[in-house]
Amino acid sequence: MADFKKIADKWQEKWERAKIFKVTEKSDKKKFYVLEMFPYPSNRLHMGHLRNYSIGDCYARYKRMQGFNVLYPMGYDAFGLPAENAAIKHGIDPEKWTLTNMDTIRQQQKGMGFSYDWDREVASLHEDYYKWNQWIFLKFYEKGLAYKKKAAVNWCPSCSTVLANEQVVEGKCWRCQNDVTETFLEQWFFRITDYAEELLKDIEKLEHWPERVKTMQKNWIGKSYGVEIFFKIKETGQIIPTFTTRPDTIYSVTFIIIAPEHPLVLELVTGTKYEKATLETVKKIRQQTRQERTTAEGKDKIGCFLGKYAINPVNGEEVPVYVANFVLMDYGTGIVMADAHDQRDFEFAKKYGIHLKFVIRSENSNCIIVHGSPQDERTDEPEESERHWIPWIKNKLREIGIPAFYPQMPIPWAPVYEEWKKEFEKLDINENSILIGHSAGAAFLVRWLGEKQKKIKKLILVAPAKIPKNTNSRQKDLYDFEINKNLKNLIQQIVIFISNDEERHIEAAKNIYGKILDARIIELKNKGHFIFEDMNTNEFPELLDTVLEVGNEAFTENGILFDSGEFTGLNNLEAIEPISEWMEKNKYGKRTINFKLRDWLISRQRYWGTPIPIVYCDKCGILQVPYGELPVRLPKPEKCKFTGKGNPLETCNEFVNTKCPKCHNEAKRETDTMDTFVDSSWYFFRYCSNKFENAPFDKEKAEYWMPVDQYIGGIEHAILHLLYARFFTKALRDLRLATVDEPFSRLLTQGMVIKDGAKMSKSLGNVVDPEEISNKYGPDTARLFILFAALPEKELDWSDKGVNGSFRFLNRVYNLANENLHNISHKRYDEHKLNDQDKYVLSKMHITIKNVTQHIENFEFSLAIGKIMEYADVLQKYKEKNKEVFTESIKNLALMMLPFTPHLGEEIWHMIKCEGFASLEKWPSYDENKIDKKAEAIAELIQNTRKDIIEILRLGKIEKQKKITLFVADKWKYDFMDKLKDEINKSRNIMHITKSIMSTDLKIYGNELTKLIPKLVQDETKLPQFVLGQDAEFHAINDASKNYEDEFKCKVEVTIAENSNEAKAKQSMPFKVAILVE
RNA sequence: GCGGGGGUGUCAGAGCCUGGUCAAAUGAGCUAGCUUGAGGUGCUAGUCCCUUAGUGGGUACGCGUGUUCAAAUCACGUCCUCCGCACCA
Repeated sequence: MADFKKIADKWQEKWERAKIFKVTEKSDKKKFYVLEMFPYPSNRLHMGHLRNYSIGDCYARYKRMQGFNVLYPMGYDAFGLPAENAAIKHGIDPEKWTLTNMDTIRQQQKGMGFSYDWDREVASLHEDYYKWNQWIFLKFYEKGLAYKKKAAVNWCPSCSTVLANEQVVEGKCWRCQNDVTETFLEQWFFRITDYAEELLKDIEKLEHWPERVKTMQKNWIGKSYGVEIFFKIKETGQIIPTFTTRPDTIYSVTFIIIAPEHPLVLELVTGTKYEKATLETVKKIRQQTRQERTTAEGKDKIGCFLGKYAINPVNGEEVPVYVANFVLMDYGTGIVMADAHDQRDFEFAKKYGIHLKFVIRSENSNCIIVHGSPQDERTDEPEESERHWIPWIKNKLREIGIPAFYPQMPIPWAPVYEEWKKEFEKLDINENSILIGHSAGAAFLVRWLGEKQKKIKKLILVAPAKIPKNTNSRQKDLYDFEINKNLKNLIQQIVIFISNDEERHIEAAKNIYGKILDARIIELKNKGHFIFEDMNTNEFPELLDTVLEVGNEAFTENGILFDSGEFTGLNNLEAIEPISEWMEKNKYGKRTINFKLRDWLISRQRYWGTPIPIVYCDKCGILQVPYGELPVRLPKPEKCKFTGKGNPLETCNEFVNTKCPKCHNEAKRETDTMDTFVDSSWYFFRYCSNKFENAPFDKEKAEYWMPVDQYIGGIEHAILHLLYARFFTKALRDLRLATVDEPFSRLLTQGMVIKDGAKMSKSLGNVVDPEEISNKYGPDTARLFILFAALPEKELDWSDKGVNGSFRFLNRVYNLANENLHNISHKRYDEHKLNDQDKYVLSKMHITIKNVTQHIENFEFSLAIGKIMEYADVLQKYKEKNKEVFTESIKNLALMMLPFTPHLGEEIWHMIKCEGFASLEKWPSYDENKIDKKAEAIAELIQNTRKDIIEILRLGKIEKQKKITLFVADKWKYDFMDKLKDEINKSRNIMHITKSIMSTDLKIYGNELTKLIPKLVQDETKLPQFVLGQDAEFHAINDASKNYEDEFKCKVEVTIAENSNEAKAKQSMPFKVAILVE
């Protein structure tokens, strides 16, 4: 067995000595920039890193071999909390801690054989790097892109520093997962919002970015179009702007809500009787964690009335003003108009008893009211009496725009279901229909809906009738039917109204309808059977509420506007534009665009980061540190106190106390350091000229290398690093430093490495150390497995068995080369001396190169490796090798494997006496013409025949065979196959085909043909892909017979079926020789 | 709720865009034979079900329906599932 570790060491050393991966801009080749997200140097390399770099190195090596001038650098994101925490805990110097880790990781990376240009290494902790952070900060400051403001900010108590919005994930700190609280602090920000529009728009340019990353960024930027509507406070005359994206609901507004942080809140209540309650409520809200306040699950909506009213500009209505926790100060104007078409507003209104008003209904909604059977001899229709609830609700519905129908049923006195049914059929009942039935009408509706299985929106039963079983009356015929239980699945909502004073109906409503239909039951007082003489009032408003869904949920669907002034009757979505326009025209409001994106808070109250180059002077105010004095160096840790509380820099007088650059009096330095995401926002520029001294980077070199052609990293940075880096690139462009708009043209987000179904973590004890694997099997095995086990974007399930499989494959390939050193010849093979097998091997080689190239191009490494494995298998089975063909084949195998397993690739290259470094060789090219279908068909035939023999021996339990006879099919069968293939292309009609074939010489085999044709036409898979012909098959099988003799240790004879009397011979078919074992 | 993905053989995981060559790549697992001192390594074969001297047939790519001569692949519906965002007005 080969010592892969030793081989790896050997080649790594050679590569390093020859500096073969060093690149410069001086090249005729086209540039290609491959980059992996640089690591935070904590302790050691883990599997996630290994995967990241294996993917990148594979691609970089491939591109290099393809003839590109590949920039492939590595560096370290070396500032950050873990180092500082180590300082606090163990009193270690963060710098030493970090540098040690960097050394370890660099060693491990080198040990894996990654082809970085190490001369370009950058690390953010070096002052020649962070100096440029400061330099860029000052440039930003001068342009107004960096500014200081007092704001409510995210505070992580456990990291004891503030965080940017992007670094708060579900209310928790992205690094330590502890709850984030809110504080008011004066902090430094980058004005990323200036670029919101461009950051959003340019997502379109990111053609080769994963869709989900783009969506995440879009969501995060959160652009929305809306209208600021000006409400006026009735009592004070103040104008308050409210932001909405739904101006179509303006006529639904019944209250206004202000964010608790809004200064207006205090202004409105101070000195009034509402002051105390308001202050208490606001205090309560402020005690809530951000998580509690901003998650949908925290259903508790808290707020209170401020005692003031606002005037709706469009209709002059006065609506109450509230404060509530769910309204956010930093989105829109911090004030919202609230209505019945928003779930949150709705819930709030329900809780605080605020009046609601609907203005949108479903597009094709309608309401049908079915009356009951009037009592006794009564003939007057309820329609005649305005006192009755039926005409009342009908008119009410029409008033608010819901078409209502009140069909007259035949013979109301003695209803017959069959007759009523006919009437029901005539009605326009759809999925948005609301059906109201009273008494017998209710019963018949239920019966009918059950029969028809019709889907409707809502069914309201008013005092539904159903006669108990033992009643023996005329009514039994009317009401005795089975209630279809499936109705509850078809109908969105079923409500039953009953009265407390009509006992016989209570039973029917509750125990029969209510239970079977799983309906909501509303019990009213003293309404009798809901016929007018029983009712104290002429109507019951609860019914209208139920129809309109008040009391259940907000109506958030789209539909038709009603009660909306001149916009009544329009579709609400289509009305948004005209309403906005109308509002602007009448100065009710103005159209605005809002973003969710907030400015990037970059201040950190920690030691281990880039000091912000600002000085505070009592006289001169806030001043920049002059460029000439950069960098502002971090003081040595000994000079600071690391207590775990507060910013250690504040405890370093030497650092804090300085002179004002303007008046030279005593002044103090800013002690906040920068978010480490600042470091990583431009490091990819620094790689282009990592030692440049006059600017963050050499503009010309950056122009040559940028943008990064292929970036690879974890999905977790979808909206952190990747958004910041895009912002920086644009800002640097506007500073005329960079010339690109976007930093990364192509992005690959790798999946996680998991084991036993869970993310690798110390606490679960399922961590596999890459170095251990490398020590045991060599780095190539680790790399191969990690690329082979899953597609790069998917998660990778670590399996020790799988690793072993990869290791075995590498051994097989190594042995293949090692055992065939005598079969190496670098001469060009003679085209004319190739046998079928040689041609097959070459064909396989070309097709493999083609497939592997395509797969690598698509980042389908596992598939590429699969193809290589197949190919290696073919080479292994290559007997009686043509030395030249074999040499070329294995040479290309070595080259194709090189991006995946570079050490083995080099080793084989060297073993087979090839010159120079394989790493610098040209990627193999393929010739489509050399893909030889015939050679492949022959190889397949030989292989199939062999398997068939094995199968026969097994099934026949033959242990000692004396002789095997192979019959190649009769010539006419080949002719037939050819002809059939032609015919099938023309037509699939069996009659036609048969007729056509029977008209040829083949007709003498008619008997057999009539059996074969239908079978072969119906199942094309039985047809050989490629008809070789009798001669070719005979020669192929005859050549192979020697191998069969060796393998089966008996005589093997090959005959043509025509020349034999054996019955078996007849069974032979093209591509299927008949086999007789004796 | 909004947005993005998935559901394939014992398992992992391709195929689906561009329907047939798909009982479905590749690896793992399992079974048998050979190799070996050895069941640890390596090699060869088999591995959905029934049947058979290499054959033939059936079932299968979440479920249902449809389009088609033909569907894992296309359409519609449905169920389940993973991920991201989310009281953003």
